[in-house]
Amino acid sequence: MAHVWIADIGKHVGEEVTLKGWLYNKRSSKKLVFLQLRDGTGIVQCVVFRPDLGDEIYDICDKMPQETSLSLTGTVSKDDRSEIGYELQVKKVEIAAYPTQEYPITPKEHGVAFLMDYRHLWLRSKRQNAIMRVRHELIMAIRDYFDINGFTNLDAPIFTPNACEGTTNLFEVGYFDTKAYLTQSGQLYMEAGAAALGKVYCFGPTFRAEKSKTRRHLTEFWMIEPEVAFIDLDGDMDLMEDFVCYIVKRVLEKCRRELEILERDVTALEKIKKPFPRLTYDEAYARLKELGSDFEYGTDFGGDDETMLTQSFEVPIMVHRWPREIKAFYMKRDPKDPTKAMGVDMLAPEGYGEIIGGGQREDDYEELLKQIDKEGLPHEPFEWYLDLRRYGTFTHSGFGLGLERTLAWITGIKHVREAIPFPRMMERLSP
RNA sequence: UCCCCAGUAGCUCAGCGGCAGAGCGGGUGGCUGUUAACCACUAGGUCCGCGGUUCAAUCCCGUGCUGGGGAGCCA
Repeated sequence: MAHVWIADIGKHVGEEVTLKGWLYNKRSSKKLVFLQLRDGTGIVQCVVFRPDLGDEIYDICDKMPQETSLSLTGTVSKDDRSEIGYELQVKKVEIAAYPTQEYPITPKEHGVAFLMDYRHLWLRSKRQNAIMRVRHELIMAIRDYFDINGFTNLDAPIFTPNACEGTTNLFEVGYFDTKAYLTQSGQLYMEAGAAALGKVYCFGPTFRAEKSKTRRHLTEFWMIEPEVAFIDLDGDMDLMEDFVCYIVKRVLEKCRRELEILERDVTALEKIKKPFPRLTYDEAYARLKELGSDFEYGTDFGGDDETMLTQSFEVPIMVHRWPREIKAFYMKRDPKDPTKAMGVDMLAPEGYGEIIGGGQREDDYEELLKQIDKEGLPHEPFEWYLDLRRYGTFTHSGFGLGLERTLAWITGIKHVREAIPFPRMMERLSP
């Protein structure tokens, strides 16, 4: 009998098929057992009718523990009483393997710590399944966007000899008889890539040894970092705005069912259209003051400030031209106001905070060197980076988008730890 | 690193200075096509560790550990 995936069951109404999967839940009465079968592509109710299958099979089904792996052969029928519109009328039951112990995750509620300890099993649940599917679609959308727009994927190394923005937040690893660090950004390499290939992006894991215990932080997360030659800050903002609209639209088109499972308010996502408001840091500051924040000029926004600032908008906002002192050394100085850096942050609506950080890069050799010295960074590790300014320096800009924060926003989940299969956090290294 | 909160059955939690509780899950039985099904019965405990106060501590105090939320920092 042909093996059919539950996702495709609608194409086989009236046919006899075999489903293979795990027992998600069951209910029974004297004559019937309802087996909820899960195969990773969906869940379907399979009906075991005692008079047809006999007492022995009925008893096996009636006593079957959660997460037993099995094959069920039977006829697919259309049924409005089923959640997905179809059922399997079972004719044959084949147990592949019984659990050797009681499955720890029951259909009832559990605490976060418990579920995180069983992350490898938690991924089997409906909600986690839906999140991982949206993650997949988001990744596909990101790659498609850059592919359609003529970018070349150019991945950055994970072992790096030097810090991008200082070493305090880097994970140090042994590298033969010397030290290396796990990358916290591929950006500097992407700048080299932009000079080689014009439009490039990298997409990979990044590592930050920040001792942050908040809903927005992971020590290992995935970042998409495009870098483009010959675009300035305005061009950069055009790009990030267009990009974010595209990926949100794609998820809306392809993941309706998943968003429904996650009870995401899709009307909020449908409003994500260009243009996004662009505020200078000074304008954002004035606005925060109007709203009654005690925010101090010259500092970065706190979580509350971000929430306050984004509350009056239905789309992400872009805050640009930040005080130089709080931005990284590679950001270009604003020619019109030397106290500002040409950086931009995109803040997601609904309190999800910063999802993008980017900007125009310093392309003047002397200026860049000054900034490196100001930060007290050694010259030697940045010689190759300075070469980019020596050999035909060029206007260029880029940004980094945090995959998990973006996914948390799109799916409406409250914590980024559910936005990655196996999260790494300050207090968690396993499973 | 700092601030706040929590730790009691496999899970989620209630509780009280004096005999350890519920719901779910497990087991047994029943049951009407059930939708986190339902009903009955049943098993299940180092009340996080250590020290202190007390006639008596799961409860109060101190301390440690673990986890959660947040700050700073960031995507």
